[in-house]
Amino acid sequence: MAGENKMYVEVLEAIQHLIHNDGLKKGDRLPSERELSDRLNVARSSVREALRALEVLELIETRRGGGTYISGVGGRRLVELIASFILKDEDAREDLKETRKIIEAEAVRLACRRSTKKDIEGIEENVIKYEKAIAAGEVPVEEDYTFHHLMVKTSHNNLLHHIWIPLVEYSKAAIKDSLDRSGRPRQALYEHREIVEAVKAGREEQAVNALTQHLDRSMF
Amino acid sequence: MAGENKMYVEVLEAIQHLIHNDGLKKGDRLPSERELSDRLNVARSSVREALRALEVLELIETRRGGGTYISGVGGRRLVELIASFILKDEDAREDLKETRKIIEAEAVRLACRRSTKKDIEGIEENVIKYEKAIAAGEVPVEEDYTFHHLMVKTSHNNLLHHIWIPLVEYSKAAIKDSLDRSGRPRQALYEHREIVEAVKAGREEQAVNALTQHLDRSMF
DNA sequence: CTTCACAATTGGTCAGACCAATTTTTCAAA
DNA sequence: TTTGAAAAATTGGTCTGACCAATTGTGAAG
Repeated sequence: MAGENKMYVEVLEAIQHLIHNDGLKKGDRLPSERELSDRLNVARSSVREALRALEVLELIETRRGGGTYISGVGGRRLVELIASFILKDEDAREDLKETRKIIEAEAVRLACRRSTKKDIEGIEENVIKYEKAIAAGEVPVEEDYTFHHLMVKTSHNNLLHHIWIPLVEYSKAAIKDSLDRSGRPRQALYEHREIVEAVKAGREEQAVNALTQHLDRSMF
Repeated sequence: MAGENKMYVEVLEAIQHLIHNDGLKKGDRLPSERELSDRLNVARSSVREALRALEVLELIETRRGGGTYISGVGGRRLVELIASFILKDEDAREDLKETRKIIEAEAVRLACRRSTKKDIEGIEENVIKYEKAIAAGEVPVEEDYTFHHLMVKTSHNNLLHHIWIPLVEYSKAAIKDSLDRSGRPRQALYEHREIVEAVKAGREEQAVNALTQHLDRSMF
């Protein structure tokens, strides 16, 4: 009926129309694959190709035996995939570090404005775990990651959060190397405390500066 | 062999490995669908689901009868899709605006440090086109987009650039609405000039502030 | 060497079959 | 009537094999 594009694109568009016309929203269920292929007069495989494309963007969620549902906005996998196709050369690595620093610094700035009591509690809990890990002679790799993760979450900007995750995944190895330097975990812990205090007090510039310097010392 | 995820995800990962291991780059050809399904011991339909997901992200390009090729990173259709799914969720929209502002502001900061003569020439050329469009009584939608695009490119951080693209593609409709307000294009042009001068002179704070305010006025 | 027809390759689509997880229905026991 | 477990129907996940359409490769004729 529609055009001469690839079928899965037709299906993609049909689904969009379906969503707009029927006013479907987050959490609502889409017609089954078989029903869609029936309604649109295309093979089920074509419908699936379209749905898979939407799934990889995290725009829909599928449950085996259950059905297909519209989900919130993703964006994570998006950046992740793109990054994996970009990140081959050294230049890209530099870009990655720089980009992470930007994202995280601004996340901390937002955190200063938006942190709730619960956020702060979670972060302070993390700091305590960090201390214990050091006291136990361990390298607090996981705690370190979690600290930064909580901080970005506290920005209460979900998109920013989703962009941040893949950026850091790639430098996780580097984080471990960094923490392996003797004395570094103690220093990092001190810097973490500094950041927490600044965020808690809402002192944006201080928090951002502390974080930026912290990352400069941690990365690479 | 690999895991218990959905097969198409396995294929997705396999392709990524393939790209990294064999050092494939833009323009190179991927193995045929049949060969991939053979090598990975999965049905061709599963391979296709993975390829379609990559295609919708414009990470690959397929030519009927020709083959499948790795392409540069794009993001047109991708964002149209996301946009159509995102419109309902106010929170996500706020996050998007905020995130775009962060990315672009920091990109401009970098641009202040790294702009080349060529960059500046391109941007100034764009400003002239902008003027002409206004003089001709047109709404300079395309020129406006290009201005911001050039600015982010001038950051010489490719990753940042590629993150920025989808964020803005989404709000293109909003850009048009904004420019439709009478008098707005002239004001925007003035602000653009202000930003260019600051970048040219390497005055970071001034450039960042000018851009931030410009976006605040533009995006509403 | 060039040209042109034919075969092989490759992506695009379809149909139908099973499996596995989930949901819905059915119906007998309490 | 209510409850609850078994059975049936639904739904996503995967595979096989077929055919079409566009492109690429090959080889013989000129």
